[in-house]
Amino acid sequence: MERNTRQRDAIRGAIAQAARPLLPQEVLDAARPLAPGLSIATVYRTLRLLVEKGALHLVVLPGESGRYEPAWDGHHHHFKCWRCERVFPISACPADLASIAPPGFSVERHDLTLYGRCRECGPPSA
Amino acid sequence: MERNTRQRDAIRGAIAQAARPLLPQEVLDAARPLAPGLSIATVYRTLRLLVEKGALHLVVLPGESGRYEPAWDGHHHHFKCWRCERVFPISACPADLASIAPPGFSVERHDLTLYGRCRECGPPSA
DNA sequence: TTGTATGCAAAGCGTTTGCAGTGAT
DNA sequence: ATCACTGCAAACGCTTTGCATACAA
Repeated sequence: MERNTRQRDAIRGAIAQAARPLLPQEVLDAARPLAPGLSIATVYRTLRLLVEKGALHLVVLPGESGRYEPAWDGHHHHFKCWRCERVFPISACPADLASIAPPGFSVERHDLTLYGRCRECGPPSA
Repeated sequence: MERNTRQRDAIRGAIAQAARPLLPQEVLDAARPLAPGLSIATVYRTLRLLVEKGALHLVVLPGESGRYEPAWDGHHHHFKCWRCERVFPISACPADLASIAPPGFSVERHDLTLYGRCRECGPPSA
């Protein structure tokens, strides 16, 4: 059975309060004040546990380490702004993705990331 | 100045003849028959060189090592089979991706990866 | 001849794991 | 009193790098 510890509370809290997906090291930095002595090993173990439990969602952008965010948002995609580097959630989802796979291929899941300029950063330097 | 070697020919050839993006280790396995003694270090050095030259494209999936494919294939997406772990190119591309971004967001590029079962591996535990 | 490219082995780096001690139940 | 959780450090897998040699130019 699963136990409640100071370390896990700190890790959950750090991610819940973050405004963006966090890297393991960032989770450690944010959680340590609440759990002195917290080790990176425990962070990794806990992150994996929470992802398996479905409490966290793993977000990975090409060429970067995985980041962790609360799973409360359900299925969504991400938009990364090239200027401000922020990552935004996109709730919409293309409907016919399965149809672009070759015949005989069964599609069960998909990852989609859009890149461009967010509203605040405006259109690309015309 | 850049030199032509047996090792580089073998590496270029292995990727050119592959029908899918290859992992560094797969490149090594495919190139070794043409370049006996080829080392993984040389594979990595050459792959990086070719990407910087623009001759190769780097394909990165969440949580996995980078794969390499010829750069002349043009825009396409990828399908990863959960059973055989291979990654296949998909030439088709959803047309209306830009429209799912929130108003004010300009979409310039996108990455899409489908996950499921390839034709050879058949449908999920039927 | 010149100096790039190579193979080998060691070093890096982020992540995982073995183990004995800690602490939640 | 259990036994899951933890910290530490070692192990791990992938990638990079240092160095002396090999070889394209």
